[in-house]
Amino acid sequence: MGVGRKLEFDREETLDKAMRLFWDHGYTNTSLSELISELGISKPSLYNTFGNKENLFSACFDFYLSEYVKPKFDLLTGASETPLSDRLSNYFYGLIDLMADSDTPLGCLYVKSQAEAQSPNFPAGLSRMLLEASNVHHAELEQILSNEISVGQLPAEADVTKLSNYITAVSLGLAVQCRSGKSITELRDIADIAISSIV
Amino acid sequence: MGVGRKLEFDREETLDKAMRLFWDHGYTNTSLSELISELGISKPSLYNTFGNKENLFSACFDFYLSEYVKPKFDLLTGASETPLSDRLSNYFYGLIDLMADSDTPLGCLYVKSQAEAQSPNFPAGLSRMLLEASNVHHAELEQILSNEISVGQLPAEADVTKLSNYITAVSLGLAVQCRSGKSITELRDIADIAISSIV
DNA sequence: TGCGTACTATACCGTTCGGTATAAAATATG
DNA sequence: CATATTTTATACCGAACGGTATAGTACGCA
Repeated sequence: MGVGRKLEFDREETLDKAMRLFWDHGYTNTSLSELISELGISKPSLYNTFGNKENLFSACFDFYLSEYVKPKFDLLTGASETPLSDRLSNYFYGLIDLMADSDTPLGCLYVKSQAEAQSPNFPAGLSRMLLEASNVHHAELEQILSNEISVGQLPAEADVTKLSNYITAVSLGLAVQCRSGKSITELRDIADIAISSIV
Repeated sequence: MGVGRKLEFDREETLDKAMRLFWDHGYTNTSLSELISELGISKPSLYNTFGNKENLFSACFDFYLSEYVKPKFDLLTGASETPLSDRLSNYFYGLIDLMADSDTPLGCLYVKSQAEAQSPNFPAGLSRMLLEASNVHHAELEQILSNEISVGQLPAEADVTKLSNYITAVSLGLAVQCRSGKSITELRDIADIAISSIV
């Protein structure tokens, strides 16, 4: 290693650009020619670096989760002395900011991609990856809510499975509503109602 | 009219088949060859009868709304002597049955299609149609909730705009969750929490 | 029966798709 | 500098895309 010509592009920067394309246009509707044109790299470079389109998407999705979604998720767990309702508010408002941010495409990459799953041109491996991500997210949310019970921020009889499914459903619904043109204010109003039914 | 060879297929039956394909695979990922193979008609017949792919989808979407979604929506308005919470329950449970029905594709055609909007291969005319459908739905829901206030089933200070956005968000979230593999029971539990926060 | 009409089947149009073979250009190490 | 290595750019692959032109076939009407 270290031998040979150097890459003329930054891998993470390129990954971010590709992620935005997938986020905006979806997997199948993002063509290779669009990718290489927007990323500013040649087709063989793309294949040498990321394998193929499916692998590139997989890397983009991981990047999306760790760089964009995870920070919002942390708003729910961090600062546990803060009342749960405030942290839920921070969490939902954070997601809404992300979905409606004019710097990134509208909505949520997961929702966008999940809608494409089971389509004939969508790789089965990616469908499995999405399902796995959903399950992991659910388990993490359950764990967080269980902890809230033990610290007394949620009543002992609260059903963490139902609650985490509910929270996720609202989040996903917000993403679709965002794509439907709802404003940040309207989305926050939705979140407020949801929060009031949790705590 | 009445002159010439007769159509060898039933228009509505064909429309229903096409709708299911779009519902399952989305607009761009439903190819013409798949359509003619599944519909059992030839490509020129399809174009003679429906114009082009975009017009066919538009007709399918109208068919979906009137034949599949409208009956669930009526569960919310009909039998107004029934408590609102019961009608909301009928409405959400009806939608869930539709989304999770094994006879039709999982999820919701609107969510599926809205996710595709703004993609380069998705006709702009269809994007406008989806937005319009969303606005009409919202207005109808607002009208229904306003009426609930006047008959005393909702408090006078209830914000019908926020509430209808919330109800829609939950419905859309349920559709995504359904695609993520959640069971009817889990989806109903989500709806139950949502209903409890409305009435 | 014969004619005009409307539907159907086959074959084809140019374009784009995801992916790759070939070879030239650039760089780290000897 | 020489060479091995890795990147680039160009050109190309077969397949599938949405859509259509041509021509054949079934039917209502006179």
